[in-house]
Amino acid sequence: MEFKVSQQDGLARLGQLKFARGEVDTPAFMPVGTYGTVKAMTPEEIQSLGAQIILGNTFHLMLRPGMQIIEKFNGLHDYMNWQGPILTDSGGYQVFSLAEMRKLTEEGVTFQSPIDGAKVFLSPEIAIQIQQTLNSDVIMVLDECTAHPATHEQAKISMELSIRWAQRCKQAHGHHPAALFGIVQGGMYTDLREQSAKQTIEIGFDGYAVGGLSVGEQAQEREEMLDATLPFLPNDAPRYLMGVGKPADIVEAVRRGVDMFDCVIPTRNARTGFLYTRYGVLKIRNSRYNDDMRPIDESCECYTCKHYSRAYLRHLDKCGEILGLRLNTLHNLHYYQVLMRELRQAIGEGKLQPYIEEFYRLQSHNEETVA
RNA sequence: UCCCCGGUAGCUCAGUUGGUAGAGCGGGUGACUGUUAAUCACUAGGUCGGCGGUUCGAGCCCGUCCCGGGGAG
Repeated sequence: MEFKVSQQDGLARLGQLKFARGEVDTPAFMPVGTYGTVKAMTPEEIQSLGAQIILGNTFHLMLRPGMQIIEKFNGLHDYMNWQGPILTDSGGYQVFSLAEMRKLTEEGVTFQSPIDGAKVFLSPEIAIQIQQTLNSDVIMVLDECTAHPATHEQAKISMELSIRWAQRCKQAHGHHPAALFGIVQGGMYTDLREQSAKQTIEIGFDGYAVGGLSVGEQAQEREEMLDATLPFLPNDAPRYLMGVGKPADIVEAVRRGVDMFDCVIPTRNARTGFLYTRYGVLKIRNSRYNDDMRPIDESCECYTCKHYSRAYLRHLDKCGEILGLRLNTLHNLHYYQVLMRELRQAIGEGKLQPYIEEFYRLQSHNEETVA
């Protein structure tokens, strides 16, 4: 992997990642495909929306279908028919999200499988090996996504474990050609964030992620943590804010110099009828759209908005029809990709600040004015 | 005409020895941030078919009428 920053606007960067499988313009949003599928979308649709890289998940894919199967396909790309770059999460988020069903030790994590309850062990070495087998283009170190809230003591212990695991991941990765990203932790403590950033850089990675955010903290807290982390990260390596976020969260992080994002929000929220537009959010389940013949957003160019009314999308949602999930997901992912494209353009033109001001002005429309 | 079942929330139904009503679905609203999520949470709806009676107290017991569904003739 190569990374080049072509332009800066304040702290924000316009750049490009080059992989053997394709290029990724940054700042980039990566749709989440936990189980080797971006839910409800075909790879062709994902690509047509403008996404250049997607996510997969180590933990979930090791349980199902299991590595023997993926190995037969020489990795995830052929298996799922996505030929672009893939970034895989290590299972570190599951340490957080499946907290009730796992045990942490120095050696690794023992999960109780959410599928059949069987014990599943994940260590830094295993996480790397699995991601290599997945043939991932960007491999993430196994970390502990620190719970929120956490005391300084708890966050420190957790962060230090992540550092030791990061060293083991680096070691295990060897000279494998895939990119390996480290992950900064440290809870909501600026001193720990700084320490984690410095120690992660010392180990040395192809890119640096900020983890442990979007775990229930306030936006302001999150921004403080970014401010306490990003200045320590090298300028010539990509920075990836894991699991973020809502459109405004992304805008704020881009402003601060983040290059890569992933989040389930556009896909998951689409499936629960929560649609994003330039003019704010629209909840298609609301009865007010019962007979609304307009598209979600008149100015949106996505397939859904070009062909379907709010009334029909609400009907599909109410009936639990599969097409509703697809059309909603298509729209939300399109919105996210357009947002990223506009951010890149604004940075390229040195007009990020006015773009962001306009972004907030339009977003501040409430549901009344969207409608 | 007689006999037997039923009649409780918009729908389908629970309601213990009588102590002033619940569920699921549906409706409405809200949440979802490296996916255990086509998920979850909250909420609004009922003079318990009508009228009498017994009782301190009736959705539950008694009488009667009305409306469904079966059966007999």
